[in-house]
Order: sequence, then structure tokens, then C-alpha cells
Amino acid sequence: MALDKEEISERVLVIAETLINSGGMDNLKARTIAEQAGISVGSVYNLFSDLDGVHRAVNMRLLDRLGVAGAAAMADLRERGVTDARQRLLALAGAYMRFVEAHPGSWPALLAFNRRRPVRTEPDAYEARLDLLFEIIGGVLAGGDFDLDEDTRGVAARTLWSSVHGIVTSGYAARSDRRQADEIERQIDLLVAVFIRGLERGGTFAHAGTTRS
Amino acid sequence: MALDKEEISERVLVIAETLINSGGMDNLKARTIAEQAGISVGSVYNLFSDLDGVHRAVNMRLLDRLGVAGAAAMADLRERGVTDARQRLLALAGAYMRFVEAHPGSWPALLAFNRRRPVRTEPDAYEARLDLLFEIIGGVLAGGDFDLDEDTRGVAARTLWSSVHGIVTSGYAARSDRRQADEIERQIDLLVAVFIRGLERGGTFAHAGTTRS
DNA sequence: AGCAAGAAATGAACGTTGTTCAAGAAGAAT
DNA sequence: ATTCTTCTTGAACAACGTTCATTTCTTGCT
Repeated sequence: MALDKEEISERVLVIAETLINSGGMDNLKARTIAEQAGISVGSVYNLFSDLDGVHRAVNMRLLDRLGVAGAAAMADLRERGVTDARQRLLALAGAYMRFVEAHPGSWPALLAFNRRRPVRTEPDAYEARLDLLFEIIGGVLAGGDFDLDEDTRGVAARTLWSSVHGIVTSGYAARSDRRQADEIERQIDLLVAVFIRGLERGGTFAHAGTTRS
Repeated sequence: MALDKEEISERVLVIAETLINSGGMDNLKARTIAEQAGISVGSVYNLFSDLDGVHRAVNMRLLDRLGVAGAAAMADLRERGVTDARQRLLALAGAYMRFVEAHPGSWPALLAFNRRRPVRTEPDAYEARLDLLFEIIGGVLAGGDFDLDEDTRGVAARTLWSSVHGIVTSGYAARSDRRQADEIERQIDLLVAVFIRGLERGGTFAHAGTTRS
């Protein structure tokens, strides 16, 4: 055996991500992986349970990289002495935007994968990675001069994440030219500005009871 | 020919939506459609270009229904004399939430379909239906006592849509139990409250220049 | 070195899928 | 009745995910 099992798995995942990123999840084919990795189809199934398993592993690596990108953006601003909450939130949103742009195939594939009905295996591994993102955002909110209790701050952080996520992904789903990138930036600017103004005034955000019919 | 071509198309679409909604897009199979509709596989391809064409048609019907649901929610509040912007936005978000709940398979499938790389056919038909939603939200914003120019109001409407969309879909993607429905409602409450507080103070929302690195 | 037992890799084979298209059936027109 | 046109059919094809009997390699022992 020329290579370690770990090394081959690694290579398979790199190949798999490239395939998915260039042609969507439909482009992830067992025979293509095998050919490009220099192994047989059977070996792919020896390393991973099935193609869904390969995709899951690719997705975990993606989420890890997104977390790193977010943390790096915060570290960068900290180094440059920027503590302004608005700029930090914009930097986080920008990091996410660039991340999605850099993964035009694999990120949509991750989203599509997580929507598939029969269902979530390893929810913990997935949500733990999301929690990391929420904590970064929560940290920014805690650093600003908002008067929020811990619980509300958590909800606000998750709301910000969901909102930015919605803006970026539905933006790129609609089109992919530069006009759309500008639209996304405008929406992010407005969202962050509105959030900061709205949160600055403090208070609670109890359920108004009108969401349900 | 016992039935009109229109009638059979209609029946095929109803069957297709049921299949997609119950088992995701993987459940949409040419032979299943043919069998349930009482026609042959070839006839399915006679009515639609391919399975993507069937899915596209199903998606258009879904978007139409979503638009109707939003308009109905607004009409209902108008009848009851409710003009408060906050309650109207919450009602819209609630309508979307219920819509997504009512389409656990077909709505995620629509989202996944629109993310597929090779690409958008008929972008106009799709975006026209989205514009209708934006106009409904824009109308609510115009009705409230915000001091927004038309352009900013449009951006705000689209931002609200994207945000609510992000909250609802990433909420249901993560889990599907009742705890998650509560979380979604909390996020929507906070988002709407923050938006109204933020927008009330007027002003512009120009690009701060920190989104891009 | 030789050898046996266990582990890992292989790719032919199977069942399903989307899609096509020659052949046939049905209808319309003369 | 006959021709022409249009629609319908389902067998056939290629491509896919997945399995598993067979082969190949590795390891431990004498």
C-alpha cells in the first residue's frame, strides 16, 4: 500500500469538493472520483459508506473553513484596532459573501443536501459548527454598547446570521452578475445599519402573537 | 383522446407536486408520473421537455400560491382594520412560515432547483413572481410612518424578504420539531421589531465600504 | 526464505433511472 | 375508403449508485 488510508481519504475529499464545486452535487460520481483518485469504485465505498457520506464529509470541511474565515476576519480587525460593532458585523457579512462566491457549487450543494428529507445524520457535528458562527456574532454584539440580556443577545446573533445568510444566498440564487453583488451589499448595509439602530434602543422583543394567524 | 391536453398537463402537475412534496425532488420519476396519471412515459416527455420542465412548472405554481397567500394575509388585515406596519409585517412573515410548513418537500426542492448551476431558463417568469412579493412588503413600508425615499424602500423590502426567508428556511433546515418553530418565531419577532425601530429614525443607508475586505 | 490467514482492493454485474425514437394508433380531410 | 397528419406508446439505450465474489496484497509465524 503506497499511501495511508488517511491520505487517500483526504485526496478523495479534495477531488469530491472540486467536482461538486464545479458542477453541483450531480457532478459527484463514484466512477469519476475513483478514476481521478487512482483507485477503484469499490474502494470509494470502502472509505465512505456511500456518496452521501462523501458529501457529508465535504460539507463538514466547508463549515470548518467558513468558521476559520469568520474568525480570521475578526482577528484581522482586532489587529487593526477596529472595535466598532458596525464595521465588525459588515466584515463578517463580507467574509460570508466572499466565502459563498468562492464556493459557487459546493456551498449551494451543502444547502441542498441539508434540505433533503430523509434526514439528518450526525446533527451534532453540524450544529456545533454553526454554534461557532453564532458565538462569533454574539461576541461582536457583546462588544458593542447594546443593552441586551444574554438570551436576547443569542437570539439576535442567530437572527443576524439567518438574515445575512438569506440575503447572500437568495441574492446569488437569483443572478450571478455584478449587479447582483451590488444588490447584496446594499441589503447587507441596510440590514446592519437597521440592526444597530434598532438594538441600540434596547428593550425586549417579546412575541407579539400575530405571527400565527 | 378522452381528455384535453390542458387537463392532462394539469393532472401531471398535481401528481408531480405531490410526489416532490412527499419525498423531495428525488421522488419525481418519469415512470411514477406516467403510471399515476394513466399515460405512458413518452407522453410525459410530450407534455414537458424533460423532468426539469415538470419541476419548473410545479415551481411556478408554488410561487403563484405563495403570492396569493401573502396578498390574502394583507387583505384579511385590511378587512379587520389593522394598519399597523408591525402587525402587517408579522402577518406576512407568518404567512410565509405557514407556507413553508405546508410544503415541507416541494419548497426546499424549489430552492434546491434554483441553485443548480446550469442555469436559469425563463428568469423573467421567476423574478416577476418575486417582484410581486417585494411590492407587497414595499406597500406595507409605504403605509407605515417611515421617511424613506422610493429607492431605499425597495431595498428595505427586499432585505426584509431575504431576511425572513433566511430565518424560516435555515430554521427548518436545522431541525423540524416544535422547538425550532418557536425559535423561528422569536427571530422573526426580533427582526421585525428591530427593523421598525431602525427604519423609524430615517436617514440613508449608504455603503460603508467595509464589506469588501 | 516459505507459507497461511487475515485485510484490502478490484471491477464485473445488478437494479434503477432519464431520455429517445421507430412503430403503431387515432383523427381529420378529401 | 384513403391518405395525411398528429399523438401515443413502450422497448431500448446509456449512465448512474451500489454490491460482492474474486483476486491481490500485507502481516505474522516458522
